[in-house]
Order: sequence, then C-alpha cells, then structure tokens
Amino acid sequence: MKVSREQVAENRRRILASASRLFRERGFEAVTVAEIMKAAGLTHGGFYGYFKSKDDLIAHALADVFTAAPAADADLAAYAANYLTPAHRDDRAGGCPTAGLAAETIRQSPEARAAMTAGLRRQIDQLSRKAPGATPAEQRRAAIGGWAAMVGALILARMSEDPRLSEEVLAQTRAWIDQAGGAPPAL
Amino acid sequence: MKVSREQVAENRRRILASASRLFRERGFEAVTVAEIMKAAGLTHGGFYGYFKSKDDLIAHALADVFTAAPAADADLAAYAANYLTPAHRDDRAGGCPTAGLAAETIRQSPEARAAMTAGLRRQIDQLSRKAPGATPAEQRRAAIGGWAAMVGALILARMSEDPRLSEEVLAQTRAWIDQAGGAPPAL
DNA sequence: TGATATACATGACGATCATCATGTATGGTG
DNA sequence: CACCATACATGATGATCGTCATGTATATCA
Repeated sequence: MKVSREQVAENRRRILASASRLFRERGFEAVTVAEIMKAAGLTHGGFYGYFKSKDDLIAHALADVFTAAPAADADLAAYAANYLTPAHRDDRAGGCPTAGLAAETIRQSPEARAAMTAGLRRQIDQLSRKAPGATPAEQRRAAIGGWAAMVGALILARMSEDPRLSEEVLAQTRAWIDQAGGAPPAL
Repeated sequence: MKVSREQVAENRRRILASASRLFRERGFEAVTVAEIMKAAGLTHGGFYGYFKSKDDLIAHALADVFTAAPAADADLAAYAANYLTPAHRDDRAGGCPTAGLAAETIRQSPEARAAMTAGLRRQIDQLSRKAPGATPAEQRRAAIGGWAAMVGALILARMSEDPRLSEEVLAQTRAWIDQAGGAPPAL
C-alpha cells in the first residue's frame, strides 16, 4: 500500500510531533520506536523509511521543535510569569523541550546536542531583546541568568513530590527574577 | 563463599557509591545492574541480596548521596562561584546529583522522588542561612532563585556543544546571582 | 572444631527493543 | 489503462537486561 505524496509529508510531520511529545513526557530511552509510530497512526515497520535510526529521529525531532516554536515577544518578567506556573509544570508532553530534555540530551548524539544548542542560542537572543538592563551586555546577562533559573526551577518543581514545595519553587523563582530585573547593575 | 560482616557492609557501601557515580554520569536507565556490581568489585548475582530491585537501589543511592553530603558553609555567591565552573561541568560522575539526576528522577519511584525532595529542602535551608537579604523570607527567596539558576545553568552548560557558549552560561549566571544578591528588594 | 547459615559466583530465562526482510497494495507516470 | 516504484504492514532476529535458581565456599557460633 503506497500512499500519496502529501500523506507522506503529513506522516513525517506526525511522527516528529508524536516523538517530540512522547520524548518530553517520558524521556528518549523509555519511548520505543513502535510507540512513536503507533501514536502517529502507523506501525513500526515503516519507521526506517523516514529516519535512519532512533538517534536520527531524536536529532530531527529536537531540531523540529525548536524551529517550529513561535518567537517570544514578551519581556523577561512576563515570559517567566507564564513559564513558572503549575500548569506548565504539569504539562510535560506539551511543555518546554529544554526543561524536559536538556539533561538527557547531554548524552545524545552530536547532532541532537547541536539542535539543542541552537535552541538555547535562539532563546537567549530573543529574551535578551526584551530583558531589563541599560546595555545589551546587561540584557544578555539577565536573559542567561533568568533562563537558567526558569529551566532549573521547572525541573525542580517537577521533581518535588510535595506540591507546597513545588509551588514555592515556582513562585519564589519568579519573584526573584522580577527582583533581579529591578536591581541596579553591580559595580 | 560467605563473607565477613564488615565485608558485607563495605560491599553495600561500594555498591551505593558505584551506583551513584554511574547514575550521575550516564543516567538511571543506561546503567545496568551488572555494571554497577562490577564497578563495586562483584558480579551481578549477588545484587538481590542487597536490594529488592534496581528501583530500590536508585532510591537508596539517592538517599545516600544526600545524607552523606557535607554541609555547605559558604554564602550564596561563594557557593555559586564554586558550582558554576567548567571543572564541575566536566565532572558529571562526581558532581552535583541534583543537576545530574533531577530531571530523570521526575519519572522514578515515589521513594526516589522523596529522597530528592528531601535533598532539595535541605539545600534550600542551608543556602538560606547564608543568602543575602534583610529578612529570612528574602534570604529564602534568594536561596531558591539562586539554586534554581545554578542547577539550570549547569545543565545548560553541559548540554551546549560550543564551549564558548557553555562557559558564557556559567559565567553570566554566576554574575547574575551576584548581582541579584546586591539588589535591594523589590517593593 | 563441626554444623549451619549465607554471600556471592555462574548461568539461565523471559521480556523488551532496535533494526531488518519480505510481501503487497496503491499512487505516480507514460 | 498498464507498468512500476514505493510506503507501509507483518513478522523475524539478535542483542540487551532485570531478575531468579542453584551450587559452593566460608564466616559464625555452639
């Protein structure tokens, strides 16, 4: 059973989208190729017509999720207010791929790490543009520090089994980012 | 071949230590029981005399690594100066278990998550004591925000395949934490 | 010192998984 | 409309791994 050209493109899109969601939810290793294909509405056999290997899919899925993301046009504080929420914490499959996958990507292929690194660069650049600071250098510092805090806080909040502590981590980190933005530059 | 009582205690210690290092280096899933036992100087068969399952070992190894850690007695800025270094970034096996394992622990057993949560609580309490701030509440905020930034930055730095960007993340986050500490509280 | 309990080595088992081989039905092309 | 390329389903294969069964040598203790 062959399939139309558009169907092939659509299938590829679906495989990438399913992979991205499943990876974010359960990690690269715990998700099987068969599962991804099933979530895309196919069976496992066709997989190798689309990707050379599971590692290849991982790299493509990461590259895809970052290039597809819309440009953020909120300032740092507003971005953090949206990012550091219980709703985002609880939506692993649909949430930030950096928070969900960065720690695992450390041990993935160079291609996968390159895709993630490109995503990081892009995120820093975008946040810098609307970050507080009198100079571009100060803005960049705020973007990097603030982004690290957001990613770290979301991971810690997801890890904590105590909802009180989890929500405190989100709220306090958010307040801290706001506060740092209002601070005068040291020296 | 039975073994002396002290040898048993020593073996258990070695299994936990090997597991902790291997998990931090390669993640829970990629490390096999046989590998851990071999690193502890044993073969895989004896494992189930020490732990009920691999999951059980994961929980005990996490509990162990946090209770064994020495109390930090540096202030927040000094702690960050030590934490956000290329040396720490490159020493995954011997480095911070939170940065190495928090993201994966999200998907582990309740016991494993509880051990990690206890470690987080302890770390926040310790950092709070020497964090900048006029009141305990402000200190706690600085400890949480600073700790989230440290964990996030170390993960991002390890993930980046470009050493320039990787070191910029470390240095800028460190500077940002210093700067936020010197800031007056918002409102 | 002899009896017993047990820590661990060896080896096996069953499940899971990435990958590949093959058959087939259907879309593209003339 | 007929030929052919191909996308995908089914099923197999080999490797890996957690866990368990069994045997044995030795620490412990009466």
